[in-house]
Amino acid sequence: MIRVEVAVAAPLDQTLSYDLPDADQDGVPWSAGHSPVGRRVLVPLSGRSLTGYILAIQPDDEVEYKIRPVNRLLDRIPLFHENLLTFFRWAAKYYHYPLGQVIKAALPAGLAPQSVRTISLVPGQEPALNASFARKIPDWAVALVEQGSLQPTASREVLNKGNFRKKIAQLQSAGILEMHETVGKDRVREKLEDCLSLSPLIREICMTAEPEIVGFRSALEQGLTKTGQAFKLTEIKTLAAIAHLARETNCADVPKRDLLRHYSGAAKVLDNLRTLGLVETKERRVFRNPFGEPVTFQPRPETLTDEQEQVLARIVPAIRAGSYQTFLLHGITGCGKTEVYLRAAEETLAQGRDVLVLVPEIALATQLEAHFISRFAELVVLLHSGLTASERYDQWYLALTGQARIVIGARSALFAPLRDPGLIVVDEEHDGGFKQDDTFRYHGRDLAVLRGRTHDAVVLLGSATPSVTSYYHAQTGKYTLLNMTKRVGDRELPTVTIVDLSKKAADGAKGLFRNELSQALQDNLAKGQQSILLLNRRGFSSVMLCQECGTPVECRHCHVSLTLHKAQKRLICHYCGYSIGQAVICGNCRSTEALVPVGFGTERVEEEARLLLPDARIARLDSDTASDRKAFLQILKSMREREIDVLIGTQMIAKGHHFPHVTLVGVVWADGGLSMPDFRAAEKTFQLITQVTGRAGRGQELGRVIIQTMRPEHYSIRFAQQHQYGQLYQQELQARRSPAFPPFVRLIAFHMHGEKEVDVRKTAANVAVRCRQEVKLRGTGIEILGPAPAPLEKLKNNYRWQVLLKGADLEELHLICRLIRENRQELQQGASRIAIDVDPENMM
DNA sequence: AGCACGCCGACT
DNA sequence: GTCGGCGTGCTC
Repeated sequence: MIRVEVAVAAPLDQTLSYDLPDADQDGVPWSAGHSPVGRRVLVPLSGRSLTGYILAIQPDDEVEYKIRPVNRLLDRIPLFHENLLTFFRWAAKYYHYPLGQVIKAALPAGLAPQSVRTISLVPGQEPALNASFARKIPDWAVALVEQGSLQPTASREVLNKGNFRKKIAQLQSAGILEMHETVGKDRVREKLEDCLSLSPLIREICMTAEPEIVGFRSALEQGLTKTGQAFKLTEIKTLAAIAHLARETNCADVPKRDLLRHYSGAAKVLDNLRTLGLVETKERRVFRNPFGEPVTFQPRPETLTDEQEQVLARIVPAIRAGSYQTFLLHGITGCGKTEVYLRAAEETLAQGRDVLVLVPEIALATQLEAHFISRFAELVVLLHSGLTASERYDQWYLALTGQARIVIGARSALFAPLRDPGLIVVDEEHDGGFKQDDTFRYHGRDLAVLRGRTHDAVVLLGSATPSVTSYYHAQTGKYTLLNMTKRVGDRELPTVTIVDLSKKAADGAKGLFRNELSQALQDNLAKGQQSILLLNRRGFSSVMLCQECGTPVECRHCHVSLTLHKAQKRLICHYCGYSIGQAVICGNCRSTEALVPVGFGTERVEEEARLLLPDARIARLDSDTASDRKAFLQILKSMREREIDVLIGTQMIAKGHHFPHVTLVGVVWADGGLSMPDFRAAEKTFQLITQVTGRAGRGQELGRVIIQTMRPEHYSIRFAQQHQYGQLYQQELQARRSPAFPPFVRLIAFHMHGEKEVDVRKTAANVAVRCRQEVKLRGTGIEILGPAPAPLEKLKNNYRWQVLLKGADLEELHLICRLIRENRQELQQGASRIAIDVDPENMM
């Protein structure tokens, strides 16, 4: 037996020690070259079994507690290398999240089995069971008699919630009941598809033959006279279909699935064609975009633009040097950033190192994928949400074993088990999608930078609208700034018109569309071109707007809009708890006119669009209509295939999509986001408008953008209209100096949640008091805001409160987090919980 | 988290 | 006196 340090997949702050047999499953003893580190084990933990990860071999010292042996070794090869473990440990410490759960989140889903217990009745013991109850027989016992055993969930309920544990223990020792412990299996499945290719002879004929069936048939029959075969029409069509698909994807192997979808008649004749030697089959990995379509080939350009050359002249030496460096590549939409990524990847592979490419949302990354796969083929794996769990495992495994050298994926792909990443690309680095906001609250971009540091890799952050924080790091020397300012092919940016909603419409028009927008929509429809209408309106919050000047009421301390809480008749700041009564005077124009709550959403836009354009094909894309991924992808696909004239939606329609026939973009209410209780409101508004502006005029025709806004003078809207990132950055930096917000301070949020409001409120108060005590004691420059109720005060029956820490010194902030975490037992009131959010993005 | 253990009120 | 309902604290 050897002693090993194990992190279990449970919220424990410490790691645990277990005994492990001296050899693996096959009896091969552990040695320097054959280490158990990085493998999973099934371990006993307070009466159950769950997955743990071996972190290290420990000395066999005496300890005061009993060390138990592991139940089972789960893996035949390690799932992570030691350098990745260093990274896991760092991430756990930085985000104050248990190490075992960090590792669980970093590995593909379905690899953390744990035991479940089932209660079953010993045959023939029904009378004894019934007799054991003095009066009423409980439901579970009735079910047990009927079914013989209880499902795992039912068993657990009986044991934990129903407090029948003692009773069941008695029945068990009396031989009436049995308890079985079962452990789920990993979901592992190799995923290859049957592919078809034409024999060399047929392929040659296809090269010269006419595309029409008749010509093709005669060419085939002429070319194959030796076989003396007459062909059925189905066979000709099948061969033609394979040739067509092979040409379209620029890949000789055509997936059978795609062939059958293209021409279903092929199914009957494939076997015959194969025996004739005209078609070959083999199993092959197939790359698909999230739409389920094969990826189209993208050729490698012969020459680069001047800017691409200049940028690469900085990046390539850094890759060759093999030391850590982060570049921020600021390049406007359409400037050719992708080619820079590709050349950098080529260079990295040439150095014998691996490449990691992160995108905010893989559904939007089809172009990027297509380029990488066209150039690097089998070396690329994709980790995206369009894959099933086992497909994803399969892709991940190829990276683990070194067969794949390039990983493209969303947020969690940053944990991909590449042995030696030399380049980490984060595309659209500003995007909020990189921040995970549920249990393990990490930022994919920030962890990518960190992983780059642990591997001595080059990190390349790319964006047309960099986050203020990243740009600040580039300005202050933490990152190296690279600029690309010209579009490939000198295509012009769309013209942007601003319509002032704060003035009454000249024609007295009511409703959401002013005349400019209505007219443009009608004209565009008449021309047969597509339009996009954006309204990024999330429905939960109402804002108090001044009817005179359109200014929202803002918090005195936080530089964010106050939110109306109707029940309390007060306006409250969601950052610090500051509140004022409902009857206020506009801070901007001193108007005493009643301030009105404003609220409308995409549904109303759709309704009005249908009235305005009764003949148009209109679709809406927001979290209501895109309830699942399939629906989301379906609408995007219809849009790309021009089955929709007007697409209405929230921010999800703004990002990254390539719709070449969209020539008009209308922003229904651009300043909606400015009223959100969020210090990044202006930055996000600028990014959103810039992004959606980029949707117009991607084809031959020049695009046109109409922005309706109550605040036409606001800098985020003005600078977006003028395509002026630099100006926005300067202005935003100014705004964040006082009151201080990132990049001038770091933020850490404590989120308190629980079912009992009083408990949550008490816990929040305890946490705030404890923080203030500590800050006073240590005399540090940390500012504590709150406790305040979260903007979404009650969610899924959970009440939510928060406390926000601001400080320039990150170590001091971490110190307070550790203090709160160590003392959480006494701080937590009742069943309420404390979650820590380091570098919070979303204060909702 | 999930489980065991222990304390306290209700009912035989 | 026993049962079972719930809160507290530990898990190698």
